[in-house]
Amino acid sequence: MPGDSDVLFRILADPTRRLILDLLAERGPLTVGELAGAFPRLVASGISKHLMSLRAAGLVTATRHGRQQIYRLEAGALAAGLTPWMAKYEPYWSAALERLRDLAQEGRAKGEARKTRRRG
Amino acid sequence: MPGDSDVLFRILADPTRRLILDLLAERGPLTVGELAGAFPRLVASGISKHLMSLRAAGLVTATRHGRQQIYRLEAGALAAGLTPWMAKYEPYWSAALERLRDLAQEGRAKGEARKTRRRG
DNA sequence: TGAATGCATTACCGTACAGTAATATATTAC
DNA sequence: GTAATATATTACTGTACGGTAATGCATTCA
Repeated sequence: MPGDSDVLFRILADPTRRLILDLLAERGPLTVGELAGAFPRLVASGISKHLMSLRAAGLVTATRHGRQQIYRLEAGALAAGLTPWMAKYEPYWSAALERLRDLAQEGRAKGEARKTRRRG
Repeated sequence: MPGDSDVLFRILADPTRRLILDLLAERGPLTVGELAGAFPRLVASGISKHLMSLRAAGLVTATRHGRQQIYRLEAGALAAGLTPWMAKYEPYWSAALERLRDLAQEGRAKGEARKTRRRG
């Protein structure tokens, strides 16, 4: 298994794809059009292609609603894919993991204030 | 800040570089030659190039010892770079983080058995 | 001193891949 | 029915980047 998380890291390497995941994380499920709207400098079909690869990797799932497709973050898959890799370094950064909890607290507070989740 | 962790993820995208980090994590500091030895199918200068970019990203540091250069993992930088990104998803996977602790326990136990750390 | 070792640097090449444009397919509106 | 919308798919292109080979530069050994 010399390269188990290869796919995941290749996917995460692209800034556009990471931003797509971010958007789905903070705004909740979105349509392709809504996502494409967040990338004015990119053509819609490009976003669609990214969504395809994200879907293939299991990081997002889609459900049809009429003629639009609603994409939803699968954070579980993200975590599950990253965890084994992270585990190899955990001995070194257990301190940082605690910092993560704090950061997450902040982030959650901030997000709670806006309350922008849609289509919960 | 639309792409703060860009560099880090680009670095981590390459399997060879990830394996270099793995080796430094589990074996401790290593020379270029020792690292290159772990990649029989690659030419030494290629490894050197990877080490340069890892160094530029702050993920490893090097100290001269005679005519060889000893590379050491900077796990702090790795954690520090990854944490802000992870924090955005923490709300979704706090469960997985606990699994991480368990995995780390196993991993530590296994590593402890071999006790292969060098140049501590 | 010269030869050899260890690593870095440069130039070059091949390819994977992000982005675009054009076309296709399905769904809603008219 | 036709037109328009929303997404997917395909073919194409440019380029960034991993890999190699060759060269350079210290450092150690003879």
